[in-house]
Amino acid sequence: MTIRDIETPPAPPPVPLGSKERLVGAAVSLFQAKGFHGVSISDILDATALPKGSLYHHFPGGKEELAIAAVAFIAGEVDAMLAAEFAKNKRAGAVLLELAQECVIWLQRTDFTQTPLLGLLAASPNESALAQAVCEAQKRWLGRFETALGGTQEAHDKACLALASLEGGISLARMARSSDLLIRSVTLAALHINQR
Amino acid sequence: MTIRDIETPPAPPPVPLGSKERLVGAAVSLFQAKGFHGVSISDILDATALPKGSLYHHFPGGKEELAIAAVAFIAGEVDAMLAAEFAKNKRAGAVLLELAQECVIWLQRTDFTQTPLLGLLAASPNESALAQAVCEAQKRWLGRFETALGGTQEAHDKACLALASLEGGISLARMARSSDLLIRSVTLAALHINQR
DNA sequence: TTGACCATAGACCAATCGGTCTAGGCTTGA
DNA sequence: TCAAGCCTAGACCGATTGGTCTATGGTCAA
Repeated sequence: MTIRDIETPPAPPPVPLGSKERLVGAAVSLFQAKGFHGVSISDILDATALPKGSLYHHFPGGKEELAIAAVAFIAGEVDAMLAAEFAKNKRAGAVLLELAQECVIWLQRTDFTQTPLLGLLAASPNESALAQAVCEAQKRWLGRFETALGGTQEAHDKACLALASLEGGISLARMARSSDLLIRSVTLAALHINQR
Repeated sequence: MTIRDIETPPAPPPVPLGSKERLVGAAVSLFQAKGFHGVSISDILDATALPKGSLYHHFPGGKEELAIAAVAFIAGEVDAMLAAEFAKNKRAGAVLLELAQECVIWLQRTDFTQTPLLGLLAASPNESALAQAVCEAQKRWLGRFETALGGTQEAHDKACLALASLEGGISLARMARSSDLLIRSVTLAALHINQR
């Protein structure tokens, strides 16, 4: 059970999307690259080549509502992947490695500018609806691992370690511009999680 | 070897400081609470009750230079603590738990508004001097664990797991407003690091 | 007492922020 | 052909941003 520092596979071809989807897509990329406060409305408009009116038509709540939509998108994608992997009766450690592998690909493809998962959106206004959305997403992911591991107290602990080593590893890897740190920490964590 | 969800001890009494130290102190608190982009110059001036002229006198480089000073301060504090703990011939796992305990106290004392270590400053402009400062601080901490664990490849891996579980655990704990997630993940990681 | 120097003080600046608002298509079903 | 919706388009707004600049204090050596 290993994780390789593979060459980056090519990005999938883009598909034509409606304005709303394009806004969410750009928001996901930008927020994952610079965090909530690091991205301005005009950054998003520049990226999508859409006028301001469109943004506030689809997201009357403005920047925060768009950010929440971005969080929901990410949360859903990851959750779906976890559900699919666990449905194959894979062990939790293997699923963790699979997810980490995906993150490594993402980091490399974006030259370490984009942070997978929700790490950078953790720097959002405290007590805000956005922070709550991030929190709930992480709880869902945590729950996936926890139930897959048996739902016991020990399972809860292991699930915490899984997600923490992943989020922390991503942060370290991004800073150092090397997937190595992420791979190392997650591999060790997976080893420990799998053993009975 | 456990870590308790203790009651928050009272904060130490403040000492009179010069303007420069007060600026760095406020910068540390604010950046740890809201990240680089989430804090404005006037936030810092409000917190210190100093005029703008003072800030740009002590830090001609402006916001980024001040942020770098804040990072250096945090990095030094943590590094000193690590050095002191390892000097007592403690095992790496125990030191990790000690550091985590300190973080838990910090989180509780600030009602989960402030993020210990450098997690939130990871959301800084890519390729900037600030990002590099954060990166080097984390490398120093990583190095402490690595050498304490013997300097082997295995030591490197374990050091990665230690720091990742800590940073990741802090992020999860802050979002969930509960030290539990941090304690769980770090305890498991420490267990795994200590075993031969 | 004087002048040099460090630090404070805050007015001032262009640029940008998030957000509002009105005007104009474009596509519907009637 | 018309009216009603949805969506685009971007001018416009006050507030705030990071940063510059000059004026003024306060201290100390000469």
